[in-house]
Amino acid sequence: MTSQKIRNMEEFARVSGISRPTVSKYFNDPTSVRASTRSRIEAALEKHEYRPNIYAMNQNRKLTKNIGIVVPLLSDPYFAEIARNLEQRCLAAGYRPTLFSSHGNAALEVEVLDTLRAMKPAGVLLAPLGRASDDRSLERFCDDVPTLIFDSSVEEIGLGFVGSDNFQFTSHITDYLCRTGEPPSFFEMKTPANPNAHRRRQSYVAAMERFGFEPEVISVAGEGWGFEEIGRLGGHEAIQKRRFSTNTVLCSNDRLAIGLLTACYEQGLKVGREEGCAIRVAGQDGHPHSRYTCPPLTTISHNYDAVSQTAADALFAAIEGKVTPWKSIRLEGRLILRDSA
Amino acid sequence: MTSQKIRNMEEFARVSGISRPTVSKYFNDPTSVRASTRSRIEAALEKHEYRPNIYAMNQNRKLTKNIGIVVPLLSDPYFAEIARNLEQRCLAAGYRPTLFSSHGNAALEVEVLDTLRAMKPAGVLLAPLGRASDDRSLERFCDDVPTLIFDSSVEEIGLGFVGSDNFQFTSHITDYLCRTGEPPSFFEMKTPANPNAHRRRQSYVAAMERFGFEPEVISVAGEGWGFEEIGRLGGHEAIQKRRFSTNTVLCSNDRLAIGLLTACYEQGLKVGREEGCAIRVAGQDGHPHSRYTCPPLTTISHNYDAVSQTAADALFAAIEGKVTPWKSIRLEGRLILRDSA
DNA sequence: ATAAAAAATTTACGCGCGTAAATTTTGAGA
DNA sequence: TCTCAAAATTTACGCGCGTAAATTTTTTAT
Repeated sequence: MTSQKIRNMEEFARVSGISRPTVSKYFNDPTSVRASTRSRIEAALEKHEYRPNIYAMNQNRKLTKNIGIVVPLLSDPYFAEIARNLEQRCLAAGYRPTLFSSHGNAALEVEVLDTLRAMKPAGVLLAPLGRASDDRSLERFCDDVPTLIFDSSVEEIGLGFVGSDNFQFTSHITDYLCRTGEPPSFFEMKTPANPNAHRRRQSYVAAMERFGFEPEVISVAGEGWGFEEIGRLGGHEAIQKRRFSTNTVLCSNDRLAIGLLTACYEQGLKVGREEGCAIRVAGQDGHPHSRYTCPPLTTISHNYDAVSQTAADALFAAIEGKVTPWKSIRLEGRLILRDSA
Repeated sequence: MTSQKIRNMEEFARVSGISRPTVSKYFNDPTSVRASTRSRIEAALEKHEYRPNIYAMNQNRKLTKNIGIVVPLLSDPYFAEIARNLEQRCLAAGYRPTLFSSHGNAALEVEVLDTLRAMKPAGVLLAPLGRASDDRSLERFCDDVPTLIFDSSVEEIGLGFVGSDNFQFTSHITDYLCRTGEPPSFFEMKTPANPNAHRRRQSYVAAMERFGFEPEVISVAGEGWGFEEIGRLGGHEAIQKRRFSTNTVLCSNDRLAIGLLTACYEQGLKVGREEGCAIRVAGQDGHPHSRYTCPPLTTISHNYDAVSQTAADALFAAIEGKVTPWKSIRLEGRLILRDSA
């Protein structure tokens, strides 16, 4: 503040009484210079508020400090929440996160990857679109950039995979539903966006068979990422055609369940596990909104913190040179009992 | 694809048979070179897939093609949706948008602004946190970077303001409620996050007085951005203490309304405008989720497309040199009639 | 105290591109 | 065909910083 603006690192080095290469070292890693030097630089930093030019920095560095975070759909609060979580962890670890959304569009996902490649990021945390993804593009991208896949796995691509254990999810909540009432039907999309849905269906079928019940899968039509509307329309049809064979429905995910709740409301079906309720509805994901549906939605929740921490740590480790073989980590979910089931 | 990788613009210029300065001009603005030259460059681009180094580009340019988009809370689907909209428009106009969220935290907002400043963006679309914002920081930022404020206004800062007409919003929906049933109470946060809430309260009071009704404002406690929970807790209290003097409640925003709906459910109050309903609840914003509440929420919706288009166009115009005096544009909302009121 | 190791400095070069000035080429109209 | 403006080229420099190598200074260990 005291003197005029600092134009570049040369000038800043002069006013701080340190040579420019050492100042450069400091900005790349403050701990790489002697403590006394560090405090002198930081003192100068207080007085002159200089910040290195990020473009000049990244131009010559083989590896930037950038980390890309890519999710399929940022307007889905589930992804927004996990993206926020990841972003904070990157910041805390000294990286510069940049957020991208594929907006449910495969062409956009490829564009995002192209943009990302041009940024020469140190690493990328990528939640792929899933079924719609251009797998070849993903694969080539992972060859060029250290990439950790999360949420939805795509073969053995990138550094590894971190996500939730969908088998455990569905198995656990199916168990709960079977023990506390009529066995559930399974409500899902016919052409789900990502492979997690398949795992959940399989797990449902297996769990039902363990109990000696007949699995009943209701697959509703609908393309794209408007899950609530797909659930609502499919719910209307399923209710009218009496396709739920019991009074209990387990949805493949919470957004679908939210749509189904709306359909139930519109059909005059009272949802819940109390006396006088016509139907029990449960979801899966622990969607941020699930607490506020009417009735509040019983669901099995991702362990947001653990997933994002595991994913971020795995990427940081890889960036910092720890080579580990490709690995898939799947974390368990927690059952959240509410009034809907 | 035919030959080996192109390392820089020099090499690319050579293989395309054009001089490097001309190629450079092309990348800055394809229309600035002769059509025949352009097609020769683009032909070479097909065969060699070269992309200029963004860091080297931006280092020397006084103005980058970057545009920053800042919202207070990306996990709120309302902001996610408007951010997505703005992002697409920037892309379509040839800019490189980057998304930031303040995560409801004033310190983070300042950090975001700092990061943004280092990016030397051509312009910024900023939705401030509102009350919590460090106004001095915002002001200094607007002095340095062409910034258009949207959603929530902060004095006469930046290039201008684009948002919704909160007076019209509340006036319109209050009119509707008064004409179709008992006059509404107004349900709001005691210390709202942004100034829009104050305008809405004022507009409610004015509309009620026009009708000759006694305004009744219920201000509930609660800090932060967890509006649903604040609405739910405040709703419980208001219901128990019988603070709603009529059977109709207008909420300051949809997220608050969603929480109130949950409270009503939990209290056994049937919400709706039909026979046998105990209470009517309406929101404001046209939140993406409002269609799927139970009952679906009557609300007045932002004109998302128009707001984002107006905001983006205003920024682009300013970037391209059109100087206009500071201006505030407020767009009208559209009433969405659903079952809740 | 001295030797050895660690850290900082000096010097120097290059990254990939923007951009200005002077020159040459191109293309459209007369 | 000639004229002349527009476009492309040549040449040259600089942006702000990373980084390597050789040297000097400081710190740590003996």
